[in-house]
Amino acid sequence: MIDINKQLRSKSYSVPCELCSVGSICIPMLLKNTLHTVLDRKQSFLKNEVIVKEGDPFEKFYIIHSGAVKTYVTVNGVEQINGFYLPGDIVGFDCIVTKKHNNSIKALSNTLTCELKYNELMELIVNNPDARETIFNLMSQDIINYQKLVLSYSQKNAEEKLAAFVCGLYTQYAKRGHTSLNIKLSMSRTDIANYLGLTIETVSRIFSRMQDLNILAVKGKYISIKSISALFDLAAEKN
Amino acid sequence: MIDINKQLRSKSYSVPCELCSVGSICIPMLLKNTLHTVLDRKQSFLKNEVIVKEGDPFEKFYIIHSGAVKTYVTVNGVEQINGFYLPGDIVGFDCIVTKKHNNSIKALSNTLTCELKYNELMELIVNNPDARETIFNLMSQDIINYQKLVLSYSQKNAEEKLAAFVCGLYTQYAKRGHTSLNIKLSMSRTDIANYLGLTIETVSRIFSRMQDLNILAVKGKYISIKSISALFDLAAEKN
DNA sequence: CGTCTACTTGAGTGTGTTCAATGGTAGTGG
DNA sequence: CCACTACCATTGAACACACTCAAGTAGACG
Repeated sequence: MIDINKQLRSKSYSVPCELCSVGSICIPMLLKNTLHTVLDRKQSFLKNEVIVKEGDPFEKFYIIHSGAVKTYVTVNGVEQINGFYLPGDIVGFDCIVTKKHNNSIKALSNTLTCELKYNELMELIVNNPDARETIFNLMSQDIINYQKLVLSYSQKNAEEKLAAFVCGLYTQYAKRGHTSLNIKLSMSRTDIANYLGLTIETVSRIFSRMQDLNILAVKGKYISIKSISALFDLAAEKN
Repeated sequence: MIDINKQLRSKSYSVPCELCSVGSICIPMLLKNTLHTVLDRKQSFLKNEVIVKEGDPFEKFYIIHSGAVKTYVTVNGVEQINGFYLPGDIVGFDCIVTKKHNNSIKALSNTLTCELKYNELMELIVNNPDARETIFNLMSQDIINYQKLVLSYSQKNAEEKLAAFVCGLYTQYAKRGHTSLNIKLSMSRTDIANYLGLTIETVSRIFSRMQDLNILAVKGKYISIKSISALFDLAAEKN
């Protein structure tokens, strides 16, 4: 039996509404008091809880308020991680066309989500140009992020991939207002390796090497960026 | 001086309107005779012609009618290919949020495009639920394709990547009604290698190996699939 | 027919993997 | 509080796949 109170005690970053992905549609709508039909605020999930199973019918977009989730597919019983989502991120644009979830979603830590009901949202955007523009922009940005990720995968070696991964985490938190050089990894080394297409040993070795080079200090799930410029240099594309 | 007539002589697949990505909005609109404000039909480009330069202002989506294009970014003078687009494909959803082109677009062979004006399209979808749904579905599908590509990159070895690439070409043509096992590669080995994150030598060697295994017959730009099932097996995710 | 470019093939090297052993840490129960 | 267990992470040694460098071949075009 899991002790819910104990699990929820661990603190994690949360994103204020102004810095959330859907902020620009969420806040004005909220003021007009019409969003309650569209948005379920602050649903909570425990660490390791499966929020959505691959194949489930698609009903809502999930916006991460605090905590973190991973999305993954299972092929021949093996998990293949598609992405990590941090506070302010929104999950589910791939589901519009399929009407079902293409990936499972699992909480990496205790997580609060705000959930946008798809059908109600689609009705909303008919008469709301701001909401419509926001959704198009979010989807378009999603596509850009994937394009960059594909390039990242196809052009980078292991060290560059991992550096880019850490830079991405830093940038993601920075965008949402947390500019600390100390980052807590919500995911395991196994998850990172899986996501980056490396082995856990390689991830471990590269973290050690970066520590030797005084770029990072690594202690379990906690990493501290010692030289942000060197880290970004490592992550950059090959010339 | 390029001999236009000669260049245009080479034949290539074209997609009938019913099988085009935007068919469901294009055809009915065309019947109601309102699409002429949105769609420029059959613009032609020569092989190697740059259709769009990275950074150009975003005005139109490009739908490939016949021929093929590649999209790429240039980093430190080096081209990094983002994707290949074949008849029926649509290019440009990443540009909605940036309002400019994030990638250059270049014709790989003589190419005809139908071009959808963005501003006019956005006005159209306000009052046209079918068009709106089509655009959302296309963008959502784009995201799914990128998700699969990312998995493909992170989980596959060189042989599996190339097999998946050829399967992708076959599937793409099949979806548009061309089920031939003979495929003409519009792109060079260099382009394929760049796109898959491999070297040209590795691509060449793997094509040779697949030929030895009687999976493909390779002759320059022409490949003939000898065993579609073996090819799909090779392309499959690792177990 | 010669030139230029694209592709293929070979030999040696290196990065990241595999296999294996060890070291840490968190959770559980005495 | 400490011991025990289980899981996760680190490190080492040997191997393999893909890369680099280099030479040779085929095809396109003037």
